[in-house]
Amino acid sequence: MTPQRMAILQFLEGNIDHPSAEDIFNAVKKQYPMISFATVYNTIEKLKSIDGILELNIDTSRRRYDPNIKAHHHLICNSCGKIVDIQTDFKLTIPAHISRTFEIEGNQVEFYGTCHDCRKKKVIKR
Amino acid sequence: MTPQRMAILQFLEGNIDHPSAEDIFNAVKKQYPMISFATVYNTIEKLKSIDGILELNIDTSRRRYDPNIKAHHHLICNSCGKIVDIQTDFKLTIPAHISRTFEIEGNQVEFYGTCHDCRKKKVIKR
DNA sequence: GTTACTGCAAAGCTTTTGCATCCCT
DNA sequence: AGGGATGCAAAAGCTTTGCAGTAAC
Repeated sequence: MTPQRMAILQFLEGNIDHPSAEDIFNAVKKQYPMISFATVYNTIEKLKSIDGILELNIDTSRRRYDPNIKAHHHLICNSCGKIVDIQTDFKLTIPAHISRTFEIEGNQVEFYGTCHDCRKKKVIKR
Repeated sequence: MTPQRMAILQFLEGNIDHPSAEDIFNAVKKQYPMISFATVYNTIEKLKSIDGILELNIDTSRRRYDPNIKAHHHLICNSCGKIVDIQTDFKLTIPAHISRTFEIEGNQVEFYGTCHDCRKKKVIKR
């Protein structure tokens, strides 16, 4: 456990912004200006391997990370891209002919829509 | 409508493999060896803008495309990465305090598990 | 001639890797 | 000394962009 790792962990702890590697890098850089991406990616890799964070599939342009490792879902705003956690547990059943051949271990749901701020602003959907 | 675009459309038509840009490139290359990525990405962009294909958020390492634009969901094998469509329509309701502020327009579900082939092979989960 | 599309190449962005250095036992 | 982590820089992979040439109208 090094100071850089501590700083990364502190930034991630309780973070609900689904940060990217660059977000982590920039945040830790304030405290440790010499931090390198190698360290960030090394630490991410370590955390993933011990199930300390999840790598999210919700942004095609970059990988995002989530310290909330409990199964949960996301609301994604089509206008501003904001991503909000939703902890509801959905009991989803799939057709029997599929579950016979594909053993389901879990599910993840993304809801797409428009967040409160963007509805007020009437931002045009990109 | 150019020959290259025709070839891309033909490759995508009915394709259930969720190909990446490179997959498209390689497929069309057999018929048009001079095809360039610019053309592939241009065509993808056009198709997206007219809702001819969907860009999928199911692979962190590359963008994948799906000519099936009807709302549908995916089964993803944790062992081999195979992605299978599932057309079931899930009626998901979220807590009222959230739906009051976030206007839901749609949802997409990913199921994670182990496919038939991998269960037979007893492949270790990566 | 104008417009749109192609192919090539370069650039951009994100992620990975090689390596020298440093710190801690 | 040896193992592990760091920082730097280069490389790699995917995507975007600039530009000149070409085809269609």
